[in-house]
Amino acid sequence: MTTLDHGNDTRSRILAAAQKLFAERGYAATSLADIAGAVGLTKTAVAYHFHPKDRLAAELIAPAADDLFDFLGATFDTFSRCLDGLVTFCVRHRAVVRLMLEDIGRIDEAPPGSTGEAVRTFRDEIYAKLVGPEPTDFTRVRGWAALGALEYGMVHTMDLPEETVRQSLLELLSRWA
Amino acid sequence: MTTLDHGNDTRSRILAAAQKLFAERGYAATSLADIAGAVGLTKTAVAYHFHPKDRLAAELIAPAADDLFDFLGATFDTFSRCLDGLVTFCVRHRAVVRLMLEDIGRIDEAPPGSTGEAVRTFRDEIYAKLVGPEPTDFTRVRGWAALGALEYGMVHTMDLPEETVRQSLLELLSRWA
DNA sequence: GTAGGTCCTGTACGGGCGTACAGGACGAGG
DNA sequence: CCTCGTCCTGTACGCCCGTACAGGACCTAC
Repeated sequence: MTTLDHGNDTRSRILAAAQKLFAERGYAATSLADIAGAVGLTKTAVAYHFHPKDRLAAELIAPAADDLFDFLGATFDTFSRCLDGLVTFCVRHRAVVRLMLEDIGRIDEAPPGSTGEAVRTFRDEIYAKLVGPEPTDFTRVRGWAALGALEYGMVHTMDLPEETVRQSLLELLSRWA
Repeated sequence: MTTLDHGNDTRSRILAAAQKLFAERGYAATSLADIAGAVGLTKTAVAYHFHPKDRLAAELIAPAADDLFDFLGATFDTFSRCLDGLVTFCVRHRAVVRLMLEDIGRIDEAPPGSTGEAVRTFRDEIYAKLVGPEPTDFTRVRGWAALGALEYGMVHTMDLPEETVRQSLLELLSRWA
């Protein structure tokens, strides 16, 4: 499920608006007032449902956490298989992938459980998985370039079908194996 | 010349510190106080030399502007030739490429001349050049992915030699032609 | 000596941010 | 009827941001 459960209750509407704005501008650049304005409420109302602000991001990321741990826990024998898993994971949760790739490291507090603590610097974990245990100069560049290609490729093609983006990115990145 | 003229005067030291911090955290996420602290001054001193804050980014970007217009003005017959020019341009100015790819669109005012006005949304111009006049779904994804690969590949490999990064990215992106 | 320019500090202001708190509207349950 | 919990508003607070302004230290030129 790539989009949110669009319930009509206020909580869901806030989540949907926040997901959209976070993907467009990033977490730090989106204020509670922005989100509130998009839903037609005051920022205090948003703060009432999600307090503190971190919980918004945490709740958005939560459904992706399980898939993330599956990916991080798995071992891949080749670079291309690792890419396959990564692309599938990212595309499935592309609406929040920017949150995880860029902004998550600066979120101060973790969600109630311990999940958030582990997710904290997970971009670097993904990177470490991409470059493997003994990185060379080339594989370092390749690892970061792959992450950048994923983020930009996702964020700026939200209007395209999920499967189209997935196949395109898989096709492109597989040429880097 | 990829790094700044490291003169010992205060202006140059501020510029060097700002360049480093902007590349690491981005323009908006770097305050005048951060820069001042890195140089050992007060934020008012920084504001004295560069006023308003935009001028800092403008002055950093200025030397790259000429190369940028050369690239934007040129016409390339193939995708791979376009990539070649783009990679060369980006690597040469990799210290400020993040400024131009991410933050420039949100800088409120332009530098005194008209250059800043033209540079404003130049990321989209580069993108338009990459995908050409009649983009397909695949070339759209490819264009954005290429930009993301460039930015991440540059920003996170600042410690590697310029030529190494250039050759690696060129090698990688040429496989997408 | 003194006037003027450069460079920098200290202080203060307005604005946006996330947050805290009191209170009102509303419906459900005793 | 009264109470309680839910949902939301209005107001206010402290923080950090970029900026404005007055003044001090220092060097140069006349």
